Amino acid sequence: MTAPRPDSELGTDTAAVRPAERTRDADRTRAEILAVATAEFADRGYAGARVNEIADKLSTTKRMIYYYFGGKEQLYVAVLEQAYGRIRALEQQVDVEHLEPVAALRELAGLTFDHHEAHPEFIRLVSIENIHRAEHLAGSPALAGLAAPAVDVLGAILQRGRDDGLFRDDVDALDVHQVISAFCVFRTANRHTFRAIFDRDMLDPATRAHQRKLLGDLVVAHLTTR
Amino acid sequence: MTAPRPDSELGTDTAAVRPAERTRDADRTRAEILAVATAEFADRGYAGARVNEIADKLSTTKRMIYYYFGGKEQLYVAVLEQAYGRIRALEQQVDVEHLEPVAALRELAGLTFDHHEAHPEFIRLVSIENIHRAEHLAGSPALAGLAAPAVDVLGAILQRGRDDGLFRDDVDALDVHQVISAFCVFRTANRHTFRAIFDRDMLDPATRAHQRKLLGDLVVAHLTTR
DNA sequence: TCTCGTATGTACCAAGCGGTGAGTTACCGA
DNA sequence: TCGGTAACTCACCGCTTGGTACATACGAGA
Repeated sequence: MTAPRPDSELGTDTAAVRPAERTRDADRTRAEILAVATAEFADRGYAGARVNEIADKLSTTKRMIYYYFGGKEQLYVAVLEQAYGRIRALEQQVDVEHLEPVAALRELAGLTFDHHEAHPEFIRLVSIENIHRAEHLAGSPALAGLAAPAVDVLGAILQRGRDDGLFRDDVDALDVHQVISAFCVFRTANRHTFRAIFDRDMLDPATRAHQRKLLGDLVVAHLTTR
Repeated sequence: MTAPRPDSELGTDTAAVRPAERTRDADRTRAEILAVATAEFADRGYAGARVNEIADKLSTTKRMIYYYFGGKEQLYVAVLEQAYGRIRALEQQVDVEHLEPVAALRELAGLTFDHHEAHPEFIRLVSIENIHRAEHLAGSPALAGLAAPAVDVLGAILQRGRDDGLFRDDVDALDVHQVISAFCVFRTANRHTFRAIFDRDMLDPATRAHQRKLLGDLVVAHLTTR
């Protein structure tokens, strides 16, 4: 995850008993910059993040950011691309095809729920990118039309459910995905204002099971009601 | 550009008791700064907004921003307070008590839907404030624990529905509000990334009626399913 | 009219910002 | 062994940023 090599030099930090074993490794440096930048952008937004601040948290220097990425904006795009890539890779591991339509639907919703809860940093990046009207995302050929695999899975489940006469047919897969996403994203993205106003922490572990069931009930009830 | 009408029930200090024809320039200047700052912060976020930029769009000068508000951060807090104040004032006008529980629920969801769609700027401010972990909102005594009136209305509807044996009883008002908010906020807050990835504009007027019905069906089906 | 405090405009600043010029070192293939 | 180049360091730059010192126009009450 983070840089494996703190490297002594100006030792403001602790430990680092390791002798100076500074090797040149482009991949490692690139990865370290991306990791630190991801944390920094997710934490403070694009405009709020500081290149100097990112550099200070690096074992290398600011110059390397420009050497590898060109500039702040390109670095941010690279962060976005990596984050989306990782999330999509995780989504592709979903396998609920062997379940009954209703059970599969509930399971998919639950997995999406878990998934979003496990990656708050990603949700923050998405929120930030929306503030900027997704201009960076739209400008990146790697990300523009990369739909989530989850929607295809959802489409298959819905089709089976309709074939069995269990599900209504005036709601498409993207509608359902939108509802699931909305619920899951909202919990993380709006956590702080919601808590400040309603005094409820939507991510409180104590109510997690209730919230997870709530989402499942919601989509199942909706699709099975005519 | 300049707001011709002071009309500020949200004024933090002013009496606002029918000023005689010629309002003091102070009120108008304050209001103008707030209006421009609201647009600018909503557009670019807190860190992305520039005091100089706001000043340039004013009929007065930057000096006045510091004279009336003290600094960028205090200006931002004032913007938040005004925005929340206005939204709550609108929410209090909701009246669905005369309807049957199911119809009332659907109507409230629909009104919230309309309401959020009509104030994208507010949604953006909320998103921005969440990026900053609601620290400004929590720090404002005027806003910290003031719940939306909509939740009380919802609570009354749910109670009536339960009394009539129509609604399930393991879902509370805040759960339902959370679901409704999630759906409505998501449409606006995540509009751009959702569109970039799934090629669906959730605010497309052509699908508005479908989306509105979707939300109504969702909450009604959920509450009426045992 | 003359005050005097409120409201406003002008000019300016130091710090911080993203970004770069130019030289230096470690690695690798020949 | 050795040269070429990728990887890296250091010092520096020009502009933008939020913020302010200071002068002053205005108008209501004496």
